[in-house]
Amino acid sequence: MKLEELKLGPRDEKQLAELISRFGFKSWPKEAARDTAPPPAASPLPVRADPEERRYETLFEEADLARWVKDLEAAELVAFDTETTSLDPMQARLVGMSFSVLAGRAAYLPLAHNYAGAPGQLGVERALALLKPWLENEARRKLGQNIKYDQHVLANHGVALRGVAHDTLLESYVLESHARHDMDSLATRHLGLKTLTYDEVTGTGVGRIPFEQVDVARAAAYAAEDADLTLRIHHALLPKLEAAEKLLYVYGSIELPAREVLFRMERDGVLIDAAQLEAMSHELGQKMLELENKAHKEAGQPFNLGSPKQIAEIFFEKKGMPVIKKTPSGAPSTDEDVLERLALDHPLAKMLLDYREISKLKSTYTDKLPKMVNPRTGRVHTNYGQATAVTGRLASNDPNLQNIPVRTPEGRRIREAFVASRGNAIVSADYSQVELRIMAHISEDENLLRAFAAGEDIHRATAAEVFGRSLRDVTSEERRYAKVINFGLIYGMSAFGLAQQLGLERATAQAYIASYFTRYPAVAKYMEETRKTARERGYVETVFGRRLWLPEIKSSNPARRGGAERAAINAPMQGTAADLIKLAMIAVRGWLDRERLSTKLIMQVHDELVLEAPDAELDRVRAEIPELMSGVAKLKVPLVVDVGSGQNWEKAH
DNA sequence: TAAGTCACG
DNA sequence: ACGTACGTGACTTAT
Repeated sequence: MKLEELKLGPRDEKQLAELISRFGFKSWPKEAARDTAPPPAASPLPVRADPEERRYETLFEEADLARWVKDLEAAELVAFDTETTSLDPMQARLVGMSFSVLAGRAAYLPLAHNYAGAPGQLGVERALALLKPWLENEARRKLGQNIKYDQHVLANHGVALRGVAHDTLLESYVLESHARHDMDSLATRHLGLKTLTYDEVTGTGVGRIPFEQVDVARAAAYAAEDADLTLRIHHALLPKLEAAEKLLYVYGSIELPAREVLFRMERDGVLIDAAQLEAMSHELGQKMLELENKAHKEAGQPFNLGSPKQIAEIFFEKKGMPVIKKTPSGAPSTDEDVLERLALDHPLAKMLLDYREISKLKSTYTDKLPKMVNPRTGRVHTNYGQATAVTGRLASNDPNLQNIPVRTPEGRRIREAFVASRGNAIVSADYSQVELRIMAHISEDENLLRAFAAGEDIHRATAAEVFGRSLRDVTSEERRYAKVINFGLIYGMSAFGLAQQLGLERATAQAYIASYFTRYPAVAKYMEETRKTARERGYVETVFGRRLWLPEIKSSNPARRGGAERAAINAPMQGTAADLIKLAMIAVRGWLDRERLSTKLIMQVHDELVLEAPDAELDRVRAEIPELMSGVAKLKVPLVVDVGSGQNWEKAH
């Protein structure tokens, strides 16, 4: 599959038909499904009449595997799963593999089970030698449940998995992003079957054993079932996607190709200057000790500065500071907002604020990141969760590279440790004000569209409208207020929330909101329409048709219902932005491949792409990436992209 | 394991 | 009268 062929609009039927034939989709509905549509017809692919009838084999001999390889080569689509030594995709080694070509029929290939009395097995090397031609053949279509993981495992053994046609994780995510997507949940929801779970096979907690110590017969029952059920779940889910044109687009033209891009980003990793971070850790540790001593002295007693409970005792009981707000459980809050207010009168609160900032940086970043460097590659490899965020965004974990500090000077020193390798530069390209632009596009508010078309500073423009000034008369404080209002709009704010954020009377905040909606009436209409749509259909959509379900939109609990309404307002904007940057990643990766460039995509931070470019490619990359990112969709507003480069991530901003 | 807090967009 | 800005992941403390 060539990535560049997947840049199509959701309603380009001819190209969509082409796409469908490439993915081998079986049918194409005349109309997109409505939410009231009946459940889709049964899968056209073969499913055994009796779902309980299963024929699972365990492959011990080379002849057994050779017979299966023949079937794999001949099959239209093969469900495939790996069993491994670790959940860390970059560390995991193969213990076994399973395959299914037909619902109810599957094989487990034990390779490296290692316990007293374990049966003889083929071994990883011999098995991969036999399987490699199939695994690496783009034309042999494979299916998995979170197959990005299996692709890493195979890559750890020098095998380049090709021909990934489907992933049940992504199918489920596109259909119901809010639901669980683990195998057990999918089997229960879509097949009405109870599965053997990983925990049941390996145990939990201290009793957990590594998969290589799991009895082969038991492992076979588990692993073969996984492959079997993956295929059956696919047969259940793909028709549902095919019945809704836009969902099929999101799945086939956004999520599946993005999956491959994410694999490469994770694999390539990012270079950090571990020594620099370690030196910083030492420095921060010294500062923490100093602040701790100062705070203990000020408090008149030692206490654990990391314990909100102990802080509350000192602050609110011993010192009699006012309780400004409470946590959800009713305890007095000591969060940043509270400490900032208390700091006006109490030096101890300021000390704690300083301590919190430093300890956060140390414990989460400067201590941890150096330990996350992969010894083989010398780089840090995050894992991007592609089915985690309900809105369509990615999530980054182990380590999270999407929350690296940037807002404070001390924090930005951590960004300086994200560096380019010798002869390369870091390039950062981010969408400017993308969610507000999407709000303008969806609401079609003339005033907002005009401001973006004119290239105005959007917060300044908002301030001019809300406060009745000319653009040049807007004060910096008015602009700051307008910026808060703009963020609030994206989050579905209330007058109460705005007042709290700006430290105003609620009535004043309400007046600002009223003024905003007078000047941008189509935005007000959009907000109301979105609430209505959410109530009527139970979901909202992004510009590309990604669906976000809101199970609590009709809740009788006003707090829950209100939360669902705010999520409904936010989701089209956050989700469309997520769609756009995924399309951009696909476009960028396609361009780099076509042009045979060595530049790597190394990070995605929601509205920003970070690349590592050889010096010889830097000029081309700096020129082309913004064009590619801007060009992924033609909205009613320009998509502006800012680009920068430098020796480290901080300098590239 | 839950709660509280805080890093990011 | 009530609760009150969207979406994440990770760390520490306390149970």
